[in-house]
Amino acid sequence: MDRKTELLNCAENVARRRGYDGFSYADLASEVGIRKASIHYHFPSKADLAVALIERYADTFSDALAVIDETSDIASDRLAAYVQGYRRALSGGAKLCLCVAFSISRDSLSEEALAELEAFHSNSIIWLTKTFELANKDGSVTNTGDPLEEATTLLAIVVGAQLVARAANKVGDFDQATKLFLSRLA
Amino acid sequence: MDRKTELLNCAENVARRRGYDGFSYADLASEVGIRKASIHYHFPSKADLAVALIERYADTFSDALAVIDETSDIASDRLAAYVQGYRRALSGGAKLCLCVAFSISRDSLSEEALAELEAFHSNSIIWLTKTFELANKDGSVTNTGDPLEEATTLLAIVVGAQLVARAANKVGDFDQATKLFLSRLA
DNA sequence: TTGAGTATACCTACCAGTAGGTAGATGTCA
DNA sequence: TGACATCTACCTACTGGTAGGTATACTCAA
Repeated sequence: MDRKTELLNCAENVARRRGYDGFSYADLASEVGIRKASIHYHFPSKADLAVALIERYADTFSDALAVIDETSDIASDRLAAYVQGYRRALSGGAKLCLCVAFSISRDSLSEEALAELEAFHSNSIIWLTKTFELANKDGSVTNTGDPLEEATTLLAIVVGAQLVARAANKVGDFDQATKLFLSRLA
Repeated sequence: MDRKTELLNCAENVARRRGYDGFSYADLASEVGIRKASIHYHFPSKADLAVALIERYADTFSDALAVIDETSDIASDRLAAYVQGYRRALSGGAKLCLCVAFSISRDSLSEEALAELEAFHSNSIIWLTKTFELANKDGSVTNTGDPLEEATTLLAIVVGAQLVARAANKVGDFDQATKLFLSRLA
């Protein structure tokens, strides 16, 4: 694995545990095994690193959504996979979605990073709305309302469930908070 | 107002905007108008400040729930007031609930602070469960399921809605994410 | 084929600024 | 007089970032 990727992996891991203000170049340096100054070669400033981090995360996320779409044509399967993805990202209560972790540190982020963050959220909403529209047609989700309202509600549920579970360091809290929604899936 | 309260107010404000790792004693000092060292007189360490902050926040919160209970006997009114409380706490997209903001910084918090945080969440769940039990009786909420499941889901919704709205700095995102739930209230 | 030039990826040593925290003097008021 | 609240002045450790240097490798014209 090349050094840049290694640094991104390490930074993503720690950022999702501690947030943007919760890690330093020194942390990354000691973990990756190079000197602090050398990180500046790959990412001139921490702001650059933040942008690279969000960009890569958004790409990976959108790939994952594409895989979900390929795996099943049924809306309920797709939504279950979506919720499952957030559950996996929680890493047993230790990590958050990168964009959730970065949302708190809004004031420390560059304009560019904030734009990426908003793009990430709106892409999620677009995919979810599309999927709830499908649910209205295929009937695989019980009791569906307006697709956009369902989409924004589900995004809030998974994000909130992750946060509550992170606060208590218990995956069970995520499961509890998503149970009611999952019970609506065929 | 006494200095200690003034410091707590200031710290709460900035902590809810930037998180625990996002503010320093120097920030508080310049805002309150005393020297950094003087803050240590009131709160010997930042960990002490964090605990005091959460304690006061939890007390205020539980008072607010008591007021809601006094104001109406109808479950749907109480739940609407609960959601409205989180909306107000959002301060137009600029702030989060203190406990949400602190959840991200879990790793920087003392054991005592973490315990307070968990107590806060479980108190919320207790109140919400009780209120959804009432809803099952008074029929003021449509289509209610298991009270505990409803409670954890609603907590996730308001927390998640706050976070998404904070990420975009738009209150509208909170409204959008809570709309579907609010439409179930009589 | 060789050597000059250049790019990569790192290093040591440093910078100014800030973090949380401490010691001890000073002012103020019951 | 003494408790309280604040101050000045300082500490060590760490922050993101920079300057300048080095070993290794690739490229390309003489």
